[in-house]
Amino acid sequence: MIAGGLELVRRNGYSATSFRDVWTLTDTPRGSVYFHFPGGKEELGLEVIERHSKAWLTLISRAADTVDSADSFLGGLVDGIAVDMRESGFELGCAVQAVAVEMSASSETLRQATAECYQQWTDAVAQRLQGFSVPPERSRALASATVAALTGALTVARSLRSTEPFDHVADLLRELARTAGESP
Amino acid sequence: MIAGGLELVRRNGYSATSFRDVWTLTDTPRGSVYFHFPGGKEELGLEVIERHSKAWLTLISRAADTVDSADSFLGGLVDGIAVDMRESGFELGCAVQAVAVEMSASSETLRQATAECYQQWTDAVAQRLQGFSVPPERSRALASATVAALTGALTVARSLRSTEPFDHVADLLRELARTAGESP
DNA sequence: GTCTATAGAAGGATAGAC
DNA sequence: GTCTATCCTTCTATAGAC
Repeated sequence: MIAGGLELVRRNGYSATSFRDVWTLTDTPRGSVYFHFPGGKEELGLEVIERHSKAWLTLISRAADTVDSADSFLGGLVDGIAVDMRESGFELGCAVQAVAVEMSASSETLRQATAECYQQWTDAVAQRLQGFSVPPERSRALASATVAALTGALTVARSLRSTEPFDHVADLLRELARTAGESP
Repeated sequence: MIAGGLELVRRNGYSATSFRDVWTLTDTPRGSVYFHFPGGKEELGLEVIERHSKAWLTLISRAADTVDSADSFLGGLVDGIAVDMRESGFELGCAVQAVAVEMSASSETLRQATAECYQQWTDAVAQRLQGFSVPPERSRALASATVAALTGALTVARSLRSTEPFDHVADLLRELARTAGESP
């Protein structure tokens, strides 16, 4: 049911995703919805976010494990997400982003949950960057920009139905990861 | 009414914004809603997107007009949007993004409308970059990444209630705009 | 152009039996 | 844990008078 909710939120956003849709998609007994999710829709949203967050943390780890330089790491991370996007036919977005965009102003609980995701992703990327000998300050800046560019490219690519934004972001991040950070 | 719709979409997203909310906020006579918007909510969405798009095109023009180098242009553009975000108390997002995230999979009309916005913004930034003597290829890549990073930073900053993502993005874009684009 | 009224569907959530 | 039934609210959209 969380998996079904995740897919629906990624596809249609949080507000447009109803319990009815979820139990229809997943063939879940409808009578037990509020047994499993006493907190209602918000609780489902929290679970969905957490699952998506973990998936991305895995993606980050794998991207770092398979390469041996900072630029390959960032480039590969972006490329990997671009591949997922293309494979889904540009149908699926990011659940954390959907909740952040729709609920940041109306639910403090959900807003904080998305903030924690972004924080965790940024920390994970920064830590890996440091593992590739990128200085701490530089790692922090690069990681923050990477997360922002990644989630932004996701939206634009889906709207454009093209991976072009990912490609440019990947190229430029690679370039940035190859420099120490001093101004020319 | 379009202005009211714009604010609500920026605040709560597209799905969660109802005609009722709009006419309540704007004190619009409710009886004439479908007279002014025969296409229903989708038509309101189109108008909202178009208005937001024009506002950003103006922002891009102003950012370019007030400086004399590519790096100041990109840095100033990002900083300007960060200031808006802070001034709104991190309450208002981007309407085009909201519609893109929520409606790309379910309304081809709205998806295309958002795509046109992103295309126009990218073209505008690229053109200004070329005006600052950045090579065409480089301009295109930088513009695409700028739009993606900008919209992504908007989401993350709002969720985090901090302009830090904007600051990092601005710094790194400035850095990229100062180089011709060859690998070190 | 604006009003009231209302249809018709869908959403969130609860109660109580089993 | 799961069922059915149900309440209340909200939403989009239309009809028809003024």
